[in-house]
Amino acid sequence: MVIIITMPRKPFKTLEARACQAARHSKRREVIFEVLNSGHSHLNAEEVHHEARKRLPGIGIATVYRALKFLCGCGQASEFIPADGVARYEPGGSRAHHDHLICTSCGRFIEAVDPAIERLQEKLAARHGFKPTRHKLEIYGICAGCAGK
Amino acid sequence: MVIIITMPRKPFKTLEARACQAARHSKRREVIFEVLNSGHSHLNAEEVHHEARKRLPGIGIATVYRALKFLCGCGQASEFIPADGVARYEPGGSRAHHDHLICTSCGRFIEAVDPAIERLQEKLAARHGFKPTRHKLEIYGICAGCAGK
DNA sequence: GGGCATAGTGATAATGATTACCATTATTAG
DNA sequence: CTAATAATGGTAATCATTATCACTATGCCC
Repeated sequence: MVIIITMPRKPFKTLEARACQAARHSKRREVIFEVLNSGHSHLNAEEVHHEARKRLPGIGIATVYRALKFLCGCGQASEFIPADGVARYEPGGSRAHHDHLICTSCGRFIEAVDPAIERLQEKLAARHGFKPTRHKLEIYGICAGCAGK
Repeated sequence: MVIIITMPRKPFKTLEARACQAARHSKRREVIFEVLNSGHSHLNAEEVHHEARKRLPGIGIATVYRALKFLCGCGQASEFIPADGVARYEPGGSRAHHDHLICTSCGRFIEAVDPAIERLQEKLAARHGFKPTRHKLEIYGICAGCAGK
């Protein structure tokens, strides 16, 4: 639950720290961070903007995009792009990796991880002489709630 | 190697046949089909347009988009959207499903399938009461060729 | 072979998400 | 407090894709 919205004033040691090069504290960035961490996850930029305006009415959409990008660079948020091509954001960095089950009926996102799948993916990559850095698994279908109807 | 570019004149029995409702033969659609099946795969719409123009100089980008959509509806092509959000196309329908290893250095796409992963994905979905219809697995990293350099 | 209904096409305007630009505002080291 | 400059808001620009519309091509009918 650490918020990094202020700059490390000294030279950066790691790429990640460099990506996080914020020079000044900013109320808007803080609010956008709070929105991402306020429960309803998987918001797109427009939805984040809508929520953020409840707290800071004047905040602009450009600032939302900038802040989201910045937070992703910091490892404080992560972005993923489902089949409709519109980016969605969730709190936490790639360390909190998980896959998505996406209901094509109600649009709900279910998060899931299967260590066995992760391991097999590593092996699959290795068989092709491929060094994986990240991956994306999305399963589209009908969730339990929608199937019951 | 069957080309469906002419309409089934009678009422359609299946959803798939309906999606394939082409009323007339069209040279452009045929050419676009040929481009998709001509070796270099994973082209985006613009690249397909570029190739198609070599064979039919006057062909427009709108027609390319229309034909690609149509071929996908027929099961003669399939679309997937990598992390940059720009759709790419390959011949064949979802029956020829496979996953992608995408090199972030040279942009190459390697196709792969691992039945074990597929099975585990089914189980993962089932554990969440989820009825999967399709899925997408993309592994980003460095391919063997680029790692060697 | 010619006519006709209409599917297909090309040019381009429209769209929607995202980014770039720029004048203004806010932050903070000194 | 002040200067230097990062952050912001509004909006124009961008880019892939879709919609529109006038025109062309296809193929069933005679």
